Amino acid sequence: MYKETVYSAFNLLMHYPPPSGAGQHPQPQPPLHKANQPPHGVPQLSLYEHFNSPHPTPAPADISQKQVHRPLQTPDLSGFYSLTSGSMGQLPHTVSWPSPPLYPLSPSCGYRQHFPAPTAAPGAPYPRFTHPSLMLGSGVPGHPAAIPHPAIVPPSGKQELQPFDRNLKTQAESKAEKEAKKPTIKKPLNAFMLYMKEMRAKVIAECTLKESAAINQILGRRWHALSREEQAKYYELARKERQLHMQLYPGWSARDNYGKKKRRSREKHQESTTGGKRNAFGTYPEKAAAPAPFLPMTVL
DNA sequence: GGTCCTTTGAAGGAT
DNA sequence: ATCCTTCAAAGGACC
Repeated sequence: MYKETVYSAFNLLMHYPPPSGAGQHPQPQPPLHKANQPPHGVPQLSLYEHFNSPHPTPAPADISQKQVHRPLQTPDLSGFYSLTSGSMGQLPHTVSWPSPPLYPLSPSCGYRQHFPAPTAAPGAPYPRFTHPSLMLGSGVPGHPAAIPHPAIVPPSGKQELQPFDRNLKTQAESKAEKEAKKPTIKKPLNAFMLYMKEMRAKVIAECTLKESAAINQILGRRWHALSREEQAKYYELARKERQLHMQLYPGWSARDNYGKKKRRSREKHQESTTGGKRNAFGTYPEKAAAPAPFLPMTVL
């Protein structure tokens, strides 16, 4: 019953036109995260500086090296790709727009009804950044709040216990244990992660969903529907997060956490994206022949 | 208890 | 320079 309901909602959604020209011929806009990465030798500009530059980054002249940036996930829809092109000496240029939903979504949570304006009670204040990681003062040594930076978590994610008898352990064991118990310094959150953190509760409330995978799909589409100015807010926050992270942990590398989270093999991942495994709704993605890739005329 | 799902972006290694 | 892989968050589902 539930499955039928959500599927009919899904079918309804699929007949909606995509948001703001997606699926037709979306205008290629340099993505903010790419636009914020100047080539080697070019002084690093903040996002705002970049926007305010009298000489904005030109669109690449050579886009012959277009490549599909992400695998097509739902084969019966076209027009939802992320294309990356680049050429020597120029900024990479990525065109991305929503990927098709894998999950059947309630119409009330579909992008058509909710984009671009979020629903809120009249007079309700715009949601504020409340996550501690967004309060850049926290975690700074000497800061009055003295709250540990959220990037630091014990390996177990729980409170650490004191060993009850140190004498029973050999030096090697102790060393290994010490290494294992070393608190993990997490990666700083990127712009989208910060956006998710802020908006997740709202989506959960609106859509009465709890499945993170489904929620993230909604958030992904809402992220694409945001204006550049709205996205810029999060890119700037993410930039400050990275800056603070670098100050707090100068020697830290993202590589430090590699292997700490066991990931599925590539083969397994491909199997899951081509219909071999259940999705978060407990259903199996439809297996179909891959459609002809959609390439927007504006970037051809 | 560990892994998967799902999203975007950042980073690092490989080519 | 470009491509590929991993990990950040989240919580239900599953083994």
